[in-house]
Amino acid sequence: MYPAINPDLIHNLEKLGFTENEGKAYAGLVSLKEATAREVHELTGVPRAKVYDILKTLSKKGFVEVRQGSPVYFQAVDPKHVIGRIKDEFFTCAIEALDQLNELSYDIPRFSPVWCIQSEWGIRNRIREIFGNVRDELIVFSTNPEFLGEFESDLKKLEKNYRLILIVDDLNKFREMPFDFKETGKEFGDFVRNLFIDGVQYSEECFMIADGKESIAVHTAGDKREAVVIRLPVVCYLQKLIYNWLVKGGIMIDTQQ
Amino acid sequence: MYPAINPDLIHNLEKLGFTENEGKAYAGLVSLKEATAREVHELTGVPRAKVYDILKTLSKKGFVEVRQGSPVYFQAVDPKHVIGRIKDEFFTCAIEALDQLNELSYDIPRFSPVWCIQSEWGIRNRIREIFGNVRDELIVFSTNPEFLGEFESDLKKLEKNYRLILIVDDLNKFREMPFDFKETGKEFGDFVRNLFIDGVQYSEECFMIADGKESIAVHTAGDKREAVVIRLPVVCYLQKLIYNWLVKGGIMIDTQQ
DNA sequence: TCTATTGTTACTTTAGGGGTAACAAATGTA
DNA sequence: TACATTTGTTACCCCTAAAGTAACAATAGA
Repeated sequence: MYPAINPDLIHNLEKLGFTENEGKAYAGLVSLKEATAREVHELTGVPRAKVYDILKTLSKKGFVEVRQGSPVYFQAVDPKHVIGRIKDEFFTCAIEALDQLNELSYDIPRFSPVWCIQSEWGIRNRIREIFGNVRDELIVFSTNPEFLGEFESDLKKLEKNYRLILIVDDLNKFREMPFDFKETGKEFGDFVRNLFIDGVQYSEECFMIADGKESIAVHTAGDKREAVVIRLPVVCYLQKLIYNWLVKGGIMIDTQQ
Repeated sequence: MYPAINPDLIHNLEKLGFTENEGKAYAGLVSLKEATAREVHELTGVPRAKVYDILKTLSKKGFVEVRQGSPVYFQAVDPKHVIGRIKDEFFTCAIEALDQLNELSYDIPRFSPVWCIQSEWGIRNRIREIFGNVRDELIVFSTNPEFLGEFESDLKKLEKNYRLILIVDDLNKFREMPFDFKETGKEFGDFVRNLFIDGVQYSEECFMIADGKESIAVHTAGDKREAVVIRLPVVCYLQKLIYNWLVKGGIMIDTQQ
């Protein structure tokens, strides 16, 4: 029926502040170059009765030009200018908001010793923040090459200036990556990738300790990924444990615990 | 009651895609550093029952971190990172939309001989477009120094490469501007600043002719500003008329028309 | 004169956001 | 232990913006 309009484009325009119909009408006008309300309606499927209002508001916003007459003709303003302006306005707004937020919080102290992060982006963000705070050494344990791979370049940079200890459950899985890995062995790997708690399977994907005081553990529970940030003495203890293991060539696991 | 939250900030956050309550909750968390749902509610005025859902969605978006426990504590992710990410996503989206729109229209031909532009931004945009198309000469008539002033730097640039003829209704009003103006005289000025059509007062603010083929006339009707773009033989005729006036030192106005 | 199109108006429906009340569970207190 | 408070959740309501529908007067064309 209405083959001409790319739904992805409409979706993008919506994110830029257009309503669905505004997006359709504007996109329709761009491809028609110059058209009546009816033509826009026929191309886009926007109800004819609505096209008039919609084009009027677009015209007030400066996205559409009007030629008076009977019938009235409409024309789209060059997308370069329209998108450019929207972008500028958004930018101004973002900068202003950031300033105002910064007035509220000069710095964000991390009071608390344990935190849970539930969004993918939040996890990555926090990991990079930890990378930025390393002053001496970073210990990384991982069972997931894809996940670790995302931080390859960050880790390469860290390696230059700090002590970087990388431990994996299975050297073979990580052979593509250009690091000097230590291995825990199969037994430990199977253990951390299948922790059942209350019938829910937890799979540890990654664990990091920075300078023996801050740690982050990333795991999947069900289909969701989650991370826990810990700043407690236990982190220091874990660090020691890892050193012992590195020296003795083995790690002790108390599966009773 | 809730003095702490700047309404401007909330407004900005809304433009960045937050809902009102999301904005309040996030801003509240930023100033509280670390807080329970109740504390956020008390600071921001967001209904307590809603705070839980709102903080949950913010957490899924990665704008807020959660410390499990009883009660649950929440913490805002650094505004720098949050706003930064929103900005990036918006940017990507804008670029994508622009590409998709450009696929629809490789160029926008200006078919039509008369166009009406109703938005402030649209008018300025079109005027600058006309400036960009000048190949030989531009004639500008203005009765409004403020409006013309907005284009001072554009005109200065044009003056270097093309013939620029500036005409005003009253030299005195424009004496601040660094151009060599011609004057029409009071009679003509009064005429164009007070055109009554069907009881509505039209006031001509600005009129431009580029290369004798394209013209734009900006006027205010009531409290709204409007522009008409014309590409008709009449434009050429007007151009001639102006030359005649420049030579003879006067202009004829047929107020009967 | 008749017909189709244009432009307008009034109405319905839907979804999302906001606000309120009420309640079970957990926690704290006399 | 009994009671009160707080926490977290659920079920509602209201309102608005946007989308869709139907009908009609004015205009233009045959």
